[in-house]
Amino acid sequence: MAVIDRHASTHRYIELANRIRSGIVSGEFPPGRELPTYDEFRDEWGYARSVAQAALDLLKREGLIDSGRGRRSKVRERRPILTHTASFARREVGGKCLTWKRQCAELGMEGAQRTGQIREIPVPDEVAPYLDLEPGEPVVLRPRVMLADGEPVELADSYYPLDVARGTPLAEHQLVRGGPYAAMAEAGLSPETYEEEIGVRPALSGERSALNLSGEEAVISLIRTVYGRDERPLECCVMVLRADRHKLKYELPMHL
Amino acid sequence: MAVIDRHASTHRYIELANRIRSGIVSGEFPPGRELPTYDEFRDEWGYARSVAQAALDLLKREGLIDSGRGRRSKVRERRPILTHTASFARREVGGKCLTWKRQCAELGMEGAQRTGQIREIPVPDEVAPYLDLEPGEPVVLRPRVMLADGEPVELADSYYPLDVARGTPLAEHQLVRGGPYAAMAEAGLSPETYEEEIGVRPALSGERSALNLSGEEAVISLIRTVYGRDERPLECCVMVLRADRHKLKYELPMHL
DNA sequence: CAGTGGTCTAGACCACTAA
DNA sequence: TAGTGGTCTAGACCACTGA
Repeated sequence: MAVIDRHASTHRYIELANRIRSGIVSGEFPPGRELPTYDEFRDEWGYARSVAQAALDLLKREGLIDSGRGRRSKVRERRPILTHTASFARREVGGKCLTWKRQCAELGMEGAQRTGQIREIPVPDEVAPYLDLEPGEPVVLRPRVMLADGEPVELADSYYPLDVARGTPLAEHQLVRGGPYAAMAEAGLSPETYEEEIGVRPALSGERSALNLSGEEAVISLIRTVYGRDERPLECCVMVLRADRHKLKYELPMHL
Repeated sequence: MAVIDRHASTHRYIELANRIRSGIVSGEFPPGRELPTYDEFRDEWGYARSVAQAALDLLKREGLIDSGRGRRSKVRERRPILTHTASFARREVGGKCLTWKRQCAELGMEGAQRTGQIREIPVPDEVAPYLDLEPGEPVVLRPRVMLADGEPVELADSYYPLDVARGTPLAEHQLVRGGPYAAMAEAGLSPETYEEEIGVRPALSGERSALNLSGEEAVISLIRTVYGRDERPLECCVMVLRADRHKLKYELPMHL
């Protein structure tokens, strides 16, 4: 019966994760490099399968490696970190499509967005309070997936009250020329302020597949509400970001 | 040899986590309630130990339960979510001590902060760029732990360039009357803008103990840099927040 | 000191990938 | 079709808590 060294300075799975991690950051395991298999971890490194699994799980949550059934685990390509920026000094927050492409281009990546089916639905319970609506009232949904170099990194579902979107390109077209905020301004509903609310939680299973997550990585939940005159909510955009691919940055004045 | 039902609609550990989670949100397992032990999960529910472990790990990362060696796992007390707010409409971001106590009080909790040893150290590598310093230049460090109802929920290390802090209460006193920004203003270095940078990652082992985390929960890394005249950096505050206890909220104007 | 969770070993089946 | 990761079972030792 194998007896474990219970006096190890730390746990074996953490020790293994540390070994692999330093191999990755030192460049010994470059991006794209295949990691040892579970059998190799056992035969050559002496780690039981569940130990190696726990180590790899941790590294997956850190965004350093990628793995899945049937294929070998690999060191993740080191992609640039996308920065979601909001600055009081910026002219506009809108033009998401342009902004997204431009931001990706600045990082040397190709930005794209896939727009899903634009449709009217009853407002989801978690969105209703942001739009000052009763549960079940109809809204226009514009679901989108943001891609960087073809990889999905962000889900963005925009909800518009009917009286905001109806009869405008928002309710009709895949692409809104000039961005959604310009469209609202043209309809006489000019956005004045907005608010972003940020939370963190493990990815839900639907998000795992939509964002190509292989484990239980954390995601950033970012809810933006845009207000017009008299604090009237014009849009609620529910975003889900891969936490390991994103940073957020806010610039504000110290005083009004 | 036990044969598993490989045709289960989902994985057993996810199924178990779902069962427990719905018990928690439905109120069947109220906060403080002890969960079954691993033996009970096996004998009465039919789940192998590693399955129960995976399920509990997931719930721990969601912040729903709490567990540790030697004691039974419990449903976490549902504590209010702390909101880190930054609004262009606020008069000041400072007065952290007051703000913290006030914010906690509004949520019906008792806010407190423990200030660690204030000292001069060489600037850490990850902080240097924010303060426009060369690696190794000396800075004044004010380490703090923010407590809500006695529980640590946030680590906050403030770094000040020597010429900002020296000779002011910042370098000397545990408590800075009126908050750090008032102290700077008195020294003729009035803060004008600030920037907050947000990232998410698994907690490091030191943070796990400092924040009473029992698993590999994610933390929010929030770095605030405060600038004075001519974009001169006056302070860099590196915060680490329990992700499950915090929300962030930013309010901004749409146009300048 | 008994009970419990954290960790580890050994061995198994399955789903999926890639050759 | 072989190989690999994902998941699961069974059983063990240890560190720690609380009675």
